[in-house]
Amino acid sequence: MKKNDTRQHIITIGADLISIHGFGSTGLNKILSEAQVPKGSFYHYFKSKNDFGLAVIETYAEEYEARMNETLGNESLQPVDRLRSYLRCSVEDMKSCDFSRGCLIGNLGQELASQSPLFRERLDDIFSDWELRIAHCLKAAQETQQIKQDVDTEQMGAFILSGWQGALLRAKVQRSMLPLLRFENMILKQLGAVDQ
Amino acid sequence: MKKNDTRQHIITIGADLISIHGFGSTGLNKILSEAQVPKGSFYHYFKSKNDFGLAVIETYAEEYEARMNETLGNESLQPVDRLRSYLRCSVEDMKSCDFSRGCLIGNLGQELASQSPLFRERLDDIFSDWELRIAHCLKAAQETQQIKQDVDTEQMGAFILSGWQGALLRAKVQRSMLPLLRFENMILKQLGAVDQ
DNA sequence: TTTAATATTAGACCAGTCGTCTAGAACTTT
DNA sequence: AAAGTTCTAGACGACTGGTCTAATATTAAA
Repeated sequence: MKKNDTRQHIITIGADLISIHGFGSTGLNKILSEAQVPKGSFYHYFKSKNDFGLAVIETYAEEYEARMNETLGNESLQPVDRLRSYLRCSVEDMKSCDFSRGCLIGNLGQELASQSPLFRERLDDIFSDWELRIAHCLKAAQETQQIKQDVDTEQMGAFILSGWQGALLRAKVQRSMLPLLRFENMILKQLGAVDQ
Repeated sequence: MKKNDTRQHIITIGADLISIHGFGSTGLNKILSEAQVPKGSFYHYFKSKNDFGLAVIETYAEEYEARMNETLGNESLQPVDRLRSYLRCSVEDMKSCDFSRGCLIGNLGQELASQSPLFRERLDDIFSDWELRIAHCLKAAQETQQIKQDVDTEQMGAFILSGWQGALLRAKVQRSMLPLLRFENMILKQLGAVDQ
């Protein structure tokens, strides 16, 4: 499919630039010249820049879901190790992009939540889904007695998600992995998951 | 001083618009028309838009420091209540702006950390300062036996700061106070500060 | 093969960006 | 009243932004 090739190519390059510079500050020209796609084509594949932005989010969410399945959903690991591997995965990302990207959903949430209800609602749904996935992993950890029984897994899932977003921000501003490692330690301690 | 009046007025209006729309997406024209200040004046008071941005940060940091002194540093309250009043203060802000603003330093950190070392370093310093202030309050709480003795106050101070930033983001995207209230509950529980 | 329909591209278009610059107005100070 | 400084006015340039129409390339049908 040539069509989807070009479309997907624009999305891939666009997601990269948007992750770094934000949605508003990433011009179509920059994306298209980088992708080597003529400007006229853009409006063949997307209704508008906003429409394109939503497509970028969709693609990112799908890829992220796949990664969550490989980590948080990896049944060959103990539940707590699933959580650990999920967090470590983000840490590796941060390292490999030299603190320039962070989490696309978080970045766009900050930038667009108050500017576009459409974006806000979609991003909110994605966050909610992530919270549930973390909560689900915590539930499993509770069932195997890996963590304390008095933890409210739903609340804690949401707490971990938002806390992690904050830690990513702090790490970016500090250009240091410390906030991420600290977060992992604090959370595991709070869960009562002792290192073995 | 007329000079400082106009300058400060531009900063006030600018801070407001930047909080909502971000630095890159806030045009000088928009700021100046809103502030009813002619463009010519702007470059009398500021070297460039970046220079202006740093001035906005400076002003915000000063005001925020004052607020921290009134809450986290309020010696007429018990240490844990100082922390509580600090968090509640942010919650009120979020309510009163209808989730449109959040924390200017956090917002700019997300947007500018990877784009300008100058901004990044200044924002990092401000965050570090805030972490210390929280840690200091925790230390006081420990000395009055209000919270557990085994809490590493410095680590916890940093953890609370970044977690709170994440909770602000989550609240904004969700248009709900829940993430903020949840964060408060979770932290107080973790500190071992029981409600009385 | 010629025609019709679709998929893709080229680039004009205008509104908006930041920042510059020349004038002149409005204060101060002498 | 004069001189000097501070501040304002807003046109302007060079550029970038997203969008759209008109033309081209490609495919399918007749």
